[in-house]
Amino acid sequence: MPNKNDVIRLSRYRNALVRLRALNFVKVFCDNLADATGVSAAQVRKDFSTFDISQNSRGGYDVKELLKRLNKILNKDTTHEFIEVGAGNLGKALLRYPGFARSGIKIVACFDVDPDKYDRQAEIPVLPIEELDDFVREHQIRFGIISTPDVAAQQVLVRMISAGIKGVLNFASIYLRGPEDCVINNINLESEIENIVYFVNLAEKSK
Amino acid sequence: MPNKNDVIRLSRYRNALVRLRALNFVKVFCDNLADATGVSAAQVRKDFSTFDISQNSRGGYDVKELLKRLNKILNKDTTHEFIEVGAGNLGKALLRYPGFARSGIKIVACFDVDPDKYDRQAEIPVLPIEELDDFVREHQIRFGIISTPDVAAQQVLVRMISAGIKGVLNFASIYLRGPEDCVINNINLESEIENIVYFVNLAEKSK
DNA sequence: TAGATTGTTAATCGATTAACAATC
DNA sequence: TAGATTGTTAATCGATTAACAATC
Repeated sequence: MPNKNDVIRLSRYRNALVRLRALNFVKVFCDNLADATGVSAAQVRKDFSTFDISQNSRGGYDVKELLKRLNKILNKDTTHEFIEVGAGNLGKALLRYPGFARSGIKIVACFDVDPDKYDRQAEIPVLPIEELDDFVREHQIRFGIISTPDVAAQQVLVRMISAGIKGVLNFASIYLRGPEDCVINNINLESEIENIVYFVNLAEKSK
Repeated sequence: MPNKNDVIRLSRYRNALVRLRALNFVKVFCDNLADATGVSAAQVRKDFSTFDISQNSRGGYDVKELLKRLNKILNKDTTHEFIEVGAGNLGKALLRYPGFARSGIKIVACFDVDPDKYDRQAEIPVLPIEELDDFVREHQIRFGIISTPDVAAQQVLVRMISAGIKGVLNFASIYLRGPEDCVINNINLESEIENIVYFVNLAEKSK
């Protein structure tokens, strides 16, 4: 029932709550969350309604309780294991990205085609792509990150899916789609840049 | 009139066309673009209509002509200069990200608070954050990338905007907003991950 | 010409907002 | 109790799709 945007907003509420908790907030109202996240108060209430989040009809929400609830819904209570394919600049940076650990995810291995990149001793080992299938099956990995060049992305996806991966975060500038039962989120940095440039230029032209 | 999603789809059509051209396609039909990008053919026609793209009412589009048109609309004909703030792992990886050059953007300088990161001799120099304002004004930079830790993001944004920057790509896990005349695109990797985990778990539960 | 595809308008669908009764 | 905020339903708004006349 909830769609991608609903869950994205839930993430944002959670994020705001973490910061509010750090400021010692005990109670929080719909209006507070709306202000903090840039959505309308009606939207906040609607979202809580669709996720069956309610407290006592008045007097706002207890910050800690609400956070617990959101953490539960967003599966933040357990750690999720990911693999990554593509140990280039971006790929290596992502291996060390602190936000992932914070998000409760752990990248357990990286794969690449380039023998120069292999490193079995590293904390997060870099292995030959041929080992992906066995590794994924053996460790029952369900999530993957694609940080390869564009040309390789499609075939990497196919490989991941056939090995049993169900959720993919794709950084290649190609819009990837998969079967029904597979979740693919595409992050296209080139598109985002083009988008910014477009609207800034538009604003300047119309002056 | 066109909104963010319209322009994002335009980017995708462009991307698909680049690949089709590489395959020596001369003509392309709405249906081809629809298949290649995962949108409906009606959507493709609607989008072309809103951007006043038309050719001859039948017989599809000339790939090269259409590409030219999209490049023009998306401002791919000129190079755009960016600055970046935050020379951590992600920041450094982005400096070397080949997709940016391909997108016609050039990061001309990076800024950080950490003196250990300064490097004036590098191809893309890393400078003290205090020099941001003068640099932006002097070089008339309009675009910026934020790749700092979350806690710094908000104040970096304020600084960028007061220096005259109009478009920002934000990688911190905080949803940033700015004034009316400023375009901010937030890329929240944590949210994306949470999103994938949510939907994969949901699918597994409902089995 | 007949057939096929476009460009655009109208119809549908879904998401956001407004409103208000229920509640503490 | 009176006042204020929630939770939910109905109204509005916008985006996507369907349909079809225009066109080559």
